[in-house]
Amino acid sequence: MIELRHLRYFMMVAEELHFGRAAERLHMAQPPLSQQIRQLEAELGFQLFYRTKRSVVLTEAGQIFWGECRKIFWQLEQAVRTGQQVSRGELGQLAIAFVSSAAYSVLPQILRSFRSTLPQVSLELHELTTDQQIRWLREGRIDVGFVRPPIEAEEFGCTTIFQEPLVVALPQAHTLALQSQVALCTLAGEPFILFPRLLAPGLYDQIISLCQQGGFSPNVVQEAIQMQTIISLVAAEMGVAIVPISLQNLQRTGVVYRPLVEVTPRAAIAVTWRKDASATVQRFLEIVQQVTQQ
Amino acid sequence: MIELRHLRYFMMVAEELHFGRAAERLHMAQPPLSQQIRQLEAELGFQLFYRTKRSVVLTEAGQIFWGECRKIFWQLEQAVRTGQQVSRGELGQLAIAFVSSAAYSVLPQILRSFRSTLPQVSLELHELTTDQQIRWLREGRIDVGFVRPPIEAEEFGCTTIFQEPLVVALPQAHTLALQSQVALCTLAGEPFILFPRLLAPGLYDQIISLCQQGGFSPNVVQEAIQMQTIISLVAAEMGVAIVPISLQNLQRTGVVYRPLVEVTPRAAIAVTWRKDASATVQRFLEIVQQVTQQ
DNA sequence: TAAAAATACTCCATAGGTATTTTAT
DNA sequence: ATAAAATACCTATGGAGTATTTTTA
Repeated sequence: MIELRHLRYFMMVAEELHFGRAAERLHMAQPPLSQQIRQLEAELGFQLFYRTKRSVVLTEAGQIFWGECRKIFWQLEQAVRTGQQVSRGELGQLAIAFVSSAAYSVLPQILRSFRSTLPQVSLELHELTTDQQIRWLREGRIDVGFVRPPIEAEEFGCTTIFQEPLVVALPQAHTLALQSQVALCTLAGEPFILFPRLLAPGLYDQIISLCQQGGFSPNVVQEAIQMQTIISLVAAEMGVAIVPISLQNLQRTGVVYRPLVEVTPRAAIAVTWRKDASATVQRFLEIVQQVTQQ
Repeated sequence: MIELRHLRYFMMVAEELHFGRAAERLHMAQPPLSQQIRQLEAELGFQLFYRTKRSVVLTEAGQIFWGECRKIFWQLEQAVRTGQQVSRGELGQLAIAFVSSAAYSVLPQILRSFRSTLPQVSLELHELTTDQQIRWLREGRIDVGFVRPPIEAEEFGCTTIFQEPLVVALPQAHTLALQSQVALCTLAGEPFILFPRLLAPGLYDQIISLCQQGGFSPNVVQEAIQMQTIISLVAAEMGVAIVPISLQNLQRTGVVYRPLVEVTPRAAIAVTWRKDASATVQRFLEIVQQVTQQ
């Protein structure tokens, strides 16, 4: 059975064209080297060297075999190298999902940082709602998700990475837009645009209780799934909305953002991941940690 | 040190995902297999399998490494296969030289036969005179030569493979062209076209002694190195020439070939080769033998 | 409790060492 | 005469076997 040992010895003899010197460089005696080469030749079924007692020359077949052996050792190095890279999470792919609002806050910076430290990991991005993300994580379709907590599923790891105040999004023409701050109670009669509770129960409940704190229940005239849509509906003067402040990054003409006079609860974003996470996921989480700690 | 044994074992375990069954298929006991895999993992610096007592699964790095290993074994097979082909002379290159007249007799058939039996040998062809061929053989620039014997060099193998009668090449308009056979003595006064003696002393001397047998010394008016040139000069009515009969295959308008009344010596062609000939040369010589024996 | 991998040890095949011979220059 | 590979024989490492333990589903 051919072993790499045989090929290593052959390469050395082919390089030195002298069994004695080759043996020396291999830190072994000459007779076992001769023996191993003979064994290799027997296994191959052809001569590698023309041996006259005074000189050793590669046969034509030996020359060709030498070239092929170089390729083998190169392949082996490649195999070890890529294996190690994958094991360290430096090479591979990562499927990430995020709620639409995350795209306007922490996500860009995280992705930038990840791409620059682990450029050999290919990313796959999906904009999904929190509950969709939980399903996709369970099905193994994504590795990490950026969600609106809380997450009820115990099977996944989860950490809050970002919190931000809520603001009011108003049509530019709205009378309240003239004020630099808006008091909650002044929104009492306004038509509200909101997302279905199912999409982000935590944030939904925060907004509802905030309104209650202002002494009213919001008059929801329209539901929309994506944040962009909510802002567009505000621009179209369908109503007002209470949204996380990072939505200001989505600059939409016809919409202005105004802080509330009252102290608001803070809308959170969290990372979730499968607990049997790959090394790549670990590395990603480290970078998330690092970016969000600044 | 990683050996192919480790990779073979790894491949089998990766295929079976079960140390017991893998060991069975490898005709060995389970503990040494586990040991070798652990040893491989230690050498590589990363885990290949997630092992829970009840199930064995490849890690991501293991999956990548598996693919790389397949390439390595494919490369190894390739190395052995091509090495064997070269050793049998089925793969490689061959530089062949020939005197111009050989191109009109045996050579085409030999090359056709060789190309069809050993299609993986690439050929390099050179039209050279006999003495040039000897020099090129000595310098290692060609492997085989088709020459006009005799060859004085003892260092090369040489066999006559083909013999043919001589004929007279005449301008079509020549009065002798009216006869179906030409008697030697009728050529006595004719201007002769011949090659320099150095190019093929054997054939040269045969032609000269043939003329002497006819009772005259040829009146050489023009020398030419290549057979095509000699025939062209005959066509141009510069003179007549005595040439091997295979030159008839070079159909040239304005030239006719006529047999001699007298029995002529036979012009020979021989193969020569370096005695330290490669397997490819051996295979070539076998085919030459085979073709010329029919 | 049963199935499967890991551990502990034992053994022997063979890789490698030493001494010597052969052979070509 | 000498350098270098082959041969003969010996040694000992480590790969493989057997018995047992550990672990988890």
